[in-house]
Amino acid sequence: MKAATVYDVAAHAGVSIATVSRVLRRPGDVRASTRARVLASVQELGYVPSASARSLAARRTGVLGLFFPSIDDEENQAEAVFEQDTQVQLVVDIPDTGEVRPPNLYFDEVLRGSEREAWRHGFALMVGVGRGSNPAAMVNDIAGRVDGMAVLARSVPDELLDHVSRRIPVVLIAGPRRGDDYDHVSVSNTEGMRALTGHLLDRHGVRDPVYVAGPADSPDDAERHLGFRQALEAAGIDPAALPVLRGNFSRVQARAVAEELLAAGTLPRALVCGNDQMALGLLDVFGPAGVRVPVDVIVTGFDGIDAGRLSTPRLTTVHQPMGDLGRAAVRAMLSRLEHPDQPPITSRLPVKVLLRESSEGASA
Amino acid sequence: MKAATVYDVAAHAGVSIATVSRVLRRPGDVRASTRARVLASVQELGYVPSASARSLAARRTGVLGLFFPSIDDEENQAEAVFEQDTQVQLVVDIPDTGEVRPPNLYFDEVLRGSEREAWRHGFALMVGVGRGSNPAAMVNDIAGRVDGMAVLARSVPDELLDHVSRRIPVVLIAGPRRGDDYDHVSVSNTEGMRALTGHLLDRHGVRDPVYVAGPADSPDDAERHLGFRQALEAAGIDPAALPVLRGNFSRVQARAVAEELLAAGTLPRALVCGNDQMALGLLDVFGPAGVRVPVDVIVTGFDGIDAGRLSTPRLTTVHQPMGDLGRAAVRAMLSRLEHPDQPPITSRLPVKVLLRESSEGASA
DNA sequence: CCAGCGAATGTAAGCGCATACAGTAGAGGC
DNA sequence: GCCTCTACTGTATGCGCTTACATTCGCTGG
Repeated sequence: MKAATVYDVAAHAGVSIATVSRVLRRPGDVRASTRARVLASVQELGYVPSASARSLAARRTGVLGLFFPSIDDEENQAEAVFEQDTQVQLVVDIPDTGEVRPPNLYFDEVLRGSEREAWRHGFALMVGVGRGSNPAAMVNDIAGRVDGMAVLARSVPDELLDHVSRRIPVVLIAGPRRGDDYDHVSVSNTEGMRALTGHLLDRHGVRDPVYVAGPADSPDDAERHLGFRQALEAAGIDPAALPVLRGNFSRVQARAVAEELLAAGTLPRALVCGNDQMALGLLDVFGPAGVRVPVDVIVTGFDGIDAGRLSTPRLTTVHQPMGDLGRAAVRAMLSRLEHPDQPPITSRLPVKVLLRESSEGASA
Repeated sequence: MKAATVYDVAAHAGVSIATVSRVLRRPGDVRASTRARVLASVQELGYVPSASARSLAARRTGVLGLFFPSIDDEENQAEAVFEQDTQVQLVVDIPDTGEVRPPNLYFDEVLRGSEREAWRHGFALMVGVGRGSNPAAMVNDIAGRVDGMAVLARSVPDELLDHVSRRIPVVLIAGPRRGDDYDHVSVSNTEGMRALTGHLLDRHGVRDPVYVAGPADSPDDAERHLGFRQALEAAGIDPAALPVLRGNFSRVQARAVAEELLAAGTLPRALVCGNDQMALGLLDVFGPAGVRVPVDVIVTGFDGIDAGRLSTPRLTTVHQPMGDLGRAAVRAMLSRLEHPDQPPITSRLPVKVLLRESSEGASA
């Protein structure tokens, strides 16, 4: 049972292959009666057009690509076993450390936004998540299949990016600038953090906020840290006079930071974290230790992940419109496809500061 | 600047196109020196092979498809606006109802599992999420692009499924049986619920558990309900003697159910819900109403979603291996591609009963 | 020194479709 | 009754690559 082709349908309907093609692409160009005959044949033969052939002939694939880095530990679960002899297992499930499932929900939302926007414009979406081995093969593979490609952060080395960008337009999502030939989409990291910090200074009278930073090589963290410092300067406070804590964006690492703070015995009025994970890590330690948030110390995050909505107290944070990021990336690709020669565009999406109980309630 | 082709590379390297192709597909067949020359040309010209042409010639695309139904309200956010004039917005975020973002994290996990397994086997993955309008076009489109396709639940009408399955193998994920020609992957709904219910009967001495059912047309719920009844019968209890509550799988609907129960003034010893959402809905009402869980009433769910791990009390539930579902689906497709004529296979993945505080702690 | 052979490379024929261009059949105008 | 114009439909080419087959090259054994 080989798959039916245009030739089969044409023969079955008694027309030429051109007519079959027209019925599918530009139905208006075909007389209604023959159109019906062709469609009947399509139905009867179970014909589904080959996208490969179509793409080749039409010189466009109708697919957009999305490439993510992988941050979780997928490698080690690679060989999970399916062949258990038992269908059900009873487990007394003790509360876990919170680190079990790293919420790269971040990606999920970007993905959903992209997927949606792509189909809305008649494009399919192909996803690749970079694995340890060599992203090169995967990126090349994807690049060969799509009309445009969006790449998250710095998941792809520069020269590889250069290489594929000679074939298709490439859009960078939420990463640092890389050359001036690419389109970028990102969020207002600096402005968001500046607004949040400003709120703490102005409304809560905080004078000694301490920044809990992410990895030194994170451009996102750098931008946020910048916003933090700008707010301080605007309030006449010297940022250099305040300590900075290294948190690495991870929850466990943040717990260690919290322990140290407690050991030192001196808490600042506010701890401003570069992301939500670290803020949650602090809460993990403060709660059991009897440190009251926000009475004894204010804690804030950045990202707006779900867990921050479910924590106790709920986390004040800066919400990034992840879904919109994906959608903006798709729009950027489409725009570039339509106007190949327009100058590179960088779009910054607005963020939203969410004031919740980890900062509010301490003041009047 | 047109994209380079094999011809360009061949000319540049002074070889025939066949040699270029070989260098990329079967490097061992080419002398090392010429291989190096060709690769240099590839690099210099920024050559990325066209997957369309390759797929057409090779008669396989190297892509697997995944089709989801859409359960969330994406339609109305379709026209979200990007052009705000403000980059930051300050919002006092009040605790929400919990219904804001329907956790179709279910899909995300299936997707991640599939994506991972696909690339592991050298296949790319293409995703489609069924939108209101017509899934037909999307499914057909995907079917034309892939070597095999997995479809979630009943997201695709039977005749469309028949149509595309004449071109490529189709695997059904977690849905009801549909004809006997498809491969299926699903989880042990019945066994899981039977085990959980049995635990309540045996360990907690429950004699009158009430089942909170999902939609009447949900095959998943039907299987779970069956497991519930089987456990009762095994314990010598007549299921027909006990009431069943309709919950529709939704959290808000479950809250209404809880209100009614409270109004009636009589609570059973245990409420066994067809999914986690409904169990959480019950908790939403019981907590504020002063009903102690699990002391006054035991509540259990099914699915193992994250929110059940973060609720108070934490939810006893049956955890489905979502990621494994996706991976199993991919394996099924690959297996089918390799052995087109093997009889249809149905694989059931094992589940895990997670005993947490919404059921434990009441007994000894 | 030459036949013979394997390795390396070239030649050429599609893969299934879109589409420019050519052709055909009516319908209307004269 | 003939010509013109429009509306369809058919013919033929090529998209960029894989691959069976033919060819050439460089050696080896006789």
